[in-house]
Amino acid sequence: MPTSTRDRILDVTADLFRQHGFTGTGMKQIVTAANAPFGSLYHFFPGGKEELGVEVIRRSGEMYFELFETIVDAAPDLVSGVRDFFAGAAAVLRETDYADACPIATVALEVASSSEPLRQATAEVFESWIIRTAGRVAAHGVPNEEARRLAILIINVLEGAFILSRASRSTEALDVAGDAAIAAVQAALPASSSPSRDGARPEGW
Amino acid sequence: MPTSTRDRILDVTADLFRQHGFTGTGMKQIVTAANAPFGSLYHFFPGGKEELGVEVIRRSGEMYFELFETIVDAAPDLVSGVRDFFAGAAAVLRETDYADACPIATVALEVASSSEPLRQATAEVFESWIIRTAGRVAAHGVPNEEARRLAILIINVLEGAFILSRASRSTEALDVAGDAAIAAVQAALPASSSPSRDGARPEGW
DNA sequence: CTCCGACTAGATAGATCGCTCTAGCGAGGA
DNA sequence: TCCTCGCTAGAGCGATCTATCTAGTCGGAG
Repeated sequence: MPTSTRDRILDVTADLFRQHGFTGTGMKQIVTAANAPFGSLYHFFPGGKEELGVEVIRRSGEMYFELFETIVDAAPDLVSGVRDFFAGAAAVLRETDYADACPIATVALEVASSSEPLRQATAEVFESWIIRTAGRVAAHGVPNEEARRLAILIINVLEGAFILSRASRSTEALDVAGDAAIAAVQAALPASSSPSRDGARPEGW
Repeated sequence: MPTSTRDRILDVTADLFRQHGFTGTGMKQIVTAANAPFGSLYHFFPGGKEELGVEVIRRSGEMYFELFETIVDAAPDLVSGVRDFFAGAAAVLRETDYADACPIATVALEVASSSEPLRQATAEVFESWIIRTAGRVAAHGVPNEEARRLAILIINVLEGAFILSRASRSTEALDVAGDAAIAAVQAALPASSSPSRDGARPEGW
């Protein structure tokens, strides 16, 4: 009993959604990959595919932000943390043959115009990422409004780079995004808070 | 006979792909929306859904870049052009109930790990956007390598903002992306080339 | 005129879709 | 012991999926 059937279903569904999206993932495919009986799926998620989707989105969103926090907290300062996070995302992308990028982006685009419950779940995840990231930035002395805009910008470049990188099977876009995110954070922080290793552009993007 | 059956099929498929993605769009749905007979679909695209997809991706990518060029060329300078483009994208998003964003992003994420021909088509469109945008930037005196990185950054923030904006049904992320793109272009341009209206941050992001 | 190829038209095959249903297993409580 | 109930197990339903197939329409070339 390493993991419960329910958790196994959620885990493999998250994987499948990330790579093939919501409509591209079948219920049969899920139970097969999770080694779970079909009946269990509808026992745990009586609302069907939509309920399962909402749960997976919330869970994946939470886990991904915790990964971000872990990496940032392990770094000596915020700028280094952001750098490490983008570098890690690029490494994962290469190691997984450009399959594992954002856990919810594919689903978010697919369902934005076709399922309100799913759309709302993705919106809540993004908003939570924004608020929590902005909070961390603000804790370094950046005014709230600017902190929020900075958080949005970081997520913007990350998500956009994931699209380009997966399509081109190259991390070039992610590298550019990382540099831009680092520069933006550096520029926003009060001078004292940023030890500023060399390498990143000090001004401009 | 305003448009040929083939063009009508391509047009409505582009619309459907943009909103519901590749797997989320059915062949029946396409012929119904295009008011075309089913047989015509396989007459014009014997390779089936995949061939149709490749054609739609190329065509949509080309048309979208032409839109970008039209807007930029109509503006007095590059910075204004970029500003107008992001503002236009935000307006379209609001007017279409957050349905019409990037014509290929949804498909790009869906097919990246499941169809090589489709993945390649999206990669070629993105690369063409990068090269042509970089060319325009370089024409203003920016070194080639920096111009390419700037082009990638602009596409990064645009695509990322489209995800967030469609999910949250708000253009906040797109506004942030626009400001960042403007600031990046302004910072990269030699001082002479940018008339620099006020409003955008002069340095930092 | 005839003939031919481009295109229209839609029925239908075969697989897969999400989902429902009934049956049974097996551990814990009465 | 027996019953209950959370969960397993998978057959199967109707709908829908992509794709194929045959038949028919229509305009232009010879």
